[in-house]
Amino acid sequence: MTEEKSLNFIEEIVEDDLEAGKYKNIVTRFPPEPNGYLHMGHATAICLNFGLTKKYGGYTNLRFDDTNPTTEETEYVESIKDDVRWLGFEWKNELYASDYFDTLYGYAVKLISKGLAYVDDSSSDVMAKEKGTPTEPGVDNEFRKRTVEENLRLFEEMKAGKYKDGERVLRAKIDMTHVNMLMRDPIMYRIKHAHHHRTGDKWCIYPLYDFAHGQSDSIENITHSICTLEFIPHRELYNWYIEKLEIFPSKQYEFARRNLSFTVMSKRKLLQLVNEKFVSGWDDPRMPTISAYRRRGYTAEAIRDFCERVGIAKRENVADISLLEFCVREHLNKIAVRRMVVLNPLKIVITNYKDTNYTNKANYTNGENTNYTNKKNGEILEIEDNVENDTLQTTNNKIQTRGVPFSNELYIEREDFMENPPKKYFRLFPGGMVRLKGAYIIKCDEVIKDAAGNVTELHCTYIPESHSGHDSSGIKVKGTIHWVSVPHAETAELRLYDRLFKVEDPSSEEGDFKTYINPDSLQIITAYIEPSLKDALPNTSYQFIRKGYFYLDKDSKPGKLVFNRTVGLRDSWAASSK
RNA sequence: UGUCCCAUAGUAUAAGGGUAGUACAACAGAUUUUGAUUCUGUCUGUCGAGGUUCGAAUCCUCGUGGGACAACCA
Repeated sequence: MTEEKSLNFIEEIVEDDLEAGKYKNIVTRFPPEPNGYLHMGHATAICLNFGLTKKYGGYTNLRFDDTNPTTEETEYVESIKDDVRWLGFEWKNELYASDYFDTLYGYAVKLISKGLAYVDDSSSDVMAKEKGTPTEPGVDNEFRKRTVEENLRLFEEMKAGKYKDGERVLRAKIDMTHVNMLMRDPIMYRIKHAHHHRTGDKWCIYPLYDFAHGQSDSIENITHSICTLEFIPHRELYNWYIEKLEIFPSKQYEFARRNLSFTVMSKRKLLQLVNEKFVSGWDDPRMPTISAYRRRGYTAEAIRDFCERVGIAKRENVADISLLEFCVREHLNKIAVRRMVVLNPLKIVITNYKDTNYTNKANYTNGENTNYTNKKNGEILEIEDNVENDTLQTTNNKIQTRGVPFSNELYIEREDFMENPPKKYFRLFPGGMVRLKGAYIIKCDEVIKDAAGNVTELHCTYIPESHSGHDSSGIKVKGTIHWVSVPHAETAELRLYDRLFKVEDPSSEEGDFKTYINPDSLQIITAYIEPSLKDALPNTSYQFIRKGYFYLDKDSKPGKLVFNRTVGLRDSWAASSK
């Protein structure tokens, strides 16, 4: 049982630190900025940060990086909390960078006092010029020479609201010629007379990311501060502040952000899709956000499994969306309730089916004894549910069944009939036989067409001895198709989703990423559902047999059911016949 | 013409000087009252050139390719 699961590079760092006795327990944090909804990229970071402390002991804080009052909103805070909880993780402390504004202010005063920070009156244009470029060094300006006393007074006045937005900033005094541009006297505080979602109007100066993030990590004794690759150049500054402030030395480690094929994964771009109405909102089921996946019927297990399987590294990447789909199918196959639904109906009449009495009085709804079907023609068939799912089986270890009404008029899937079938087609065709799932074998005798030559109806005969479960007919058929009894059918709206973009990596294509949006990413149809689905439950995954996994949408109302297709089934026939 | 990061099958990720492995995808077959599931098999890979070494995906050098860095964003 010594299954050596290989570690990712961050786990290796953690194990080394633990082994060296550097820490007793590790502390991580998940630090979203509340300016958008969480997406699959965040899910990776969440699984990493929370997964690490779960595995190695310690805890993870949820910390909102709310240092920019003009873009951040409480709505986002709530959605982020929902998403993290739904993914199955618990944070130790709910914290905000804004909780530390007083401490941060004190830190700034300390740096000023040490001669390591100064107030600069330059305009942003001038500052940008003085900063140089990646290949040319920057130059000092006159304000850099200000005395500690003057800096202290000016910074105090900035805080007191004496100056307008943009009039002055506080900068660290490091080195204007440093090769790392972030070390060329980075701005620590800017003036923004803006209302903050938590501190209200208490402050008119706000720290920037670099003068908030590392310090917040340090205040919380974060041992491993994990972020994405683009923060690599920030690490030097991160360490500089910690060193000069003489505070707890949190360490920053960087991994490559997770991208997904056929979608975009930046909050800026996702916000555009929302604002410009390409989607109905952040949780439109076509979005790669966690709330969208939840609404669509993905499970937290599947998403965690996906994050686990792709792993993490420092190489830029685009993970294959089909792996995510594999993960969700794998989970749903085990838990989803099986039902029959016809998406695109073709009516068939079973000409020799005369039974007008019930041979079986079992009810077919979810436990309620209803006489709903008793007024109609047919019989009730017991059809087994999900054979994969232990919890759906009864105590006698028998597979749970449900009653499904059968009659002489049925809907089958239009694509399950072909007048001129190709070679290995084993569904219905003129003179051909097929099994109706859980019912009888039927034979197609006659094809009825309208004036235009379209097939409108099929006349079939059934084999009475072929009753599912006790078939004595001796007939073997290759195909089994699903069906719904016409007089008993109910209807529901089905929302079928396809990938949001036509290309694998929209961000790397020429021009505006929005030109690659797939115009057919949403298809809405009305389907015929077996009657038990009238009582479909929310938060429950259904497999519409042979058609895919479906999940009740939040737009669903009693009498007006709306299902999202979570993901289709693998379809090797469709794949091979193309 | 700077500094930093990265480079393993189509994709993602292992192998930490000693047989290049796993998953997804693709393909082929078996089973199947879901053309699903399950099972079996096949295919494809170390960016290049040098060097160190008995031995290099791994260490070194130089290339090549990709990415990051000049927001009072995070």
